[in-house]
Amino acid sequence: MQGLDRDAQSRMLSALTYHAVAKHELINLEGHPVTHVHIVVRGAAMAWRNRSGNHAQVVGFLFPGDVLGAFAGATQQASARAIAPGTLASLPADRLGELIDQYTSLRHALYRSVSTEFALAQDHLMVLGAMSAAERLAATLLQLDRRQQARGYRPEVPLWLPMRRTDLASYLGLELPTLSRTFGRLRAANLITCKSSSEVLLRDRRELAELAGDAFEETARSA
Amino acid sequence: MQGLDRDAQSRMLSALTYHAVAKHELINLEGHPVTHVHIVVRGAAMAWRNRSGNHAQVVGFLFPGDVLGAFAGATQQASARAIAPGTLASLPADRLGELIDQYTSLRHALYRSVSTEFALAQDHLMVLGAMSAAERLAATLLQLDRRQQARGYRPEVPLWLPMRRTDLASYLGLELPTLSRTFGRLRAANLITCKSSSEVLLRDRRELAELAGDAFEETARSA
DNA sequence: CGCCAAGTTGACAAGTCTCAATGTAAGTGG
DNA sequence: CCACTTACATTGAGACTTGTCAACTTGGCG
Repeated sequence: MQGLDRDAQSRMLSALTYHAVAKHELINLEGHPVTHVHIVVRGAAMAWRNRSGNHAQVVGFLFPGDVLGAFAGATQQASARAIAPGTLASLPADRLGELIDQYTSLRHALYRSVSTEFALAQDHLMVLGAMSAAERLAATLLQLDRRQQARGYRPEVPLWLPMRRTDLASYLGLELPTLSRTFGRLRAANLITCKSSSEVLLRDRRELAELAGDAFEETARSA
Repeated sequence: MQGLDRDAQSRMLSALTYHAVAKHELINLEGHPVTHVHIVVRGAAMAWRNRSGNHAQVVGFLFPGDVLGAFAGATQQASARAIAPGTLASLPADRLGELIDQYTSLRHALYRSVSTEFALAQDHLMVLGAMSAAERLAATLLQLDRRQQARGYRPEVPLWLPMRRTDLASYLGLELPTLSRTFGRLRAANLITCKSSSEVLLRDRRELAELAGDAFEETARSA
């Protein structure tokens, strides 16, 4: 989090506890009370919500720097689990509340984080509401790529997709076979190259963006 | 907004300016700087985002009590316009910032409002990501109905749908003819009665909820 | 090396979209 | 106040994307 003054930052850092999470380890459970707020430090996580029956809908992926449960209210809005081995920094929810009331700068930093997350959710509403399979995949690959670069990776580095295809499919509102075929089509069109199922090279961002309908052309946002 | 102490409330009320909006009047324009935060007092509004071309995706409907642009960041995330004649209460964004820094109770009230809005967006992600046309309509009618009752209307009062069918279709990620047919099916199944295109009576909420997959039954769930 | 989970590919059915015509309510001017 | 005009909603027929079910292939991990 940028923009914190020295005092707020040190107070927050001293309140954080770090711990490792294993690849499929559960972090949050939907409906349970929010005891801690987590920040992904290393690795990656996914958030999902359950529907009656055994249906689940993936609502987001989290990478280093992303905050989990910052504005869930009293109970968890979604379940979450690690999709790669990693590290979390955790903060008791009530402790965060105190710090927020105390430090304006922390409040503003958190506000920016919330705004960004909300913008992501709205972007995703557009993906799910008005796009074909190929458009959804292209738009989402670009979105994840942009976030990866925002974390300091160079454009040449292949995009890291730690989630299973099933989960990516759910996130895109598609069935697994459809997603698989769509990957195949993008590969055939030479827009991407799959080094492995979790590493994809974006060969032509321009054309991907065009395919995605330029929906997020410069959603890169100042935050 | 509930939970405000007397002082914060009076300070906020004195900073509000009220003004009327006509039926299709534009309130916000996507990408423009956020100068004011608006609260719907009377009437209704919708929020949408543009994609390249002339495609637009409706991302939400707002009714009395709902807040517009409270956490948009520096620029508007979405455009908004009135879908019924009404009244807005407006507050300069920087003035809101001052009040927030000053009053803990206002901060908490706004935090609740943001949490609620985010929960709505995530509910809608489930609608768009994993539901058939009938499920989408049933779930959304129930959602709007619940919000209407939360505004103090009795269950016998027909559900008010001030938006055009086109906009509701966009919100549901469907095309207009599909939505129309789906309305027809729910009508044929005696789940709803359309008094007019903007007034719908929910005849069997139980069965509608079942059709919707109980997605939002009580938001409280057992593990 | 072999097993099991994960991903790919194929054939077919189903739901939704598209295009187009018809019907209906709302707004406007004579 | 009525006829006209426009905007909005419903309905119909056919094409196409996606979902479904199933077989098959790949790859990670013991």
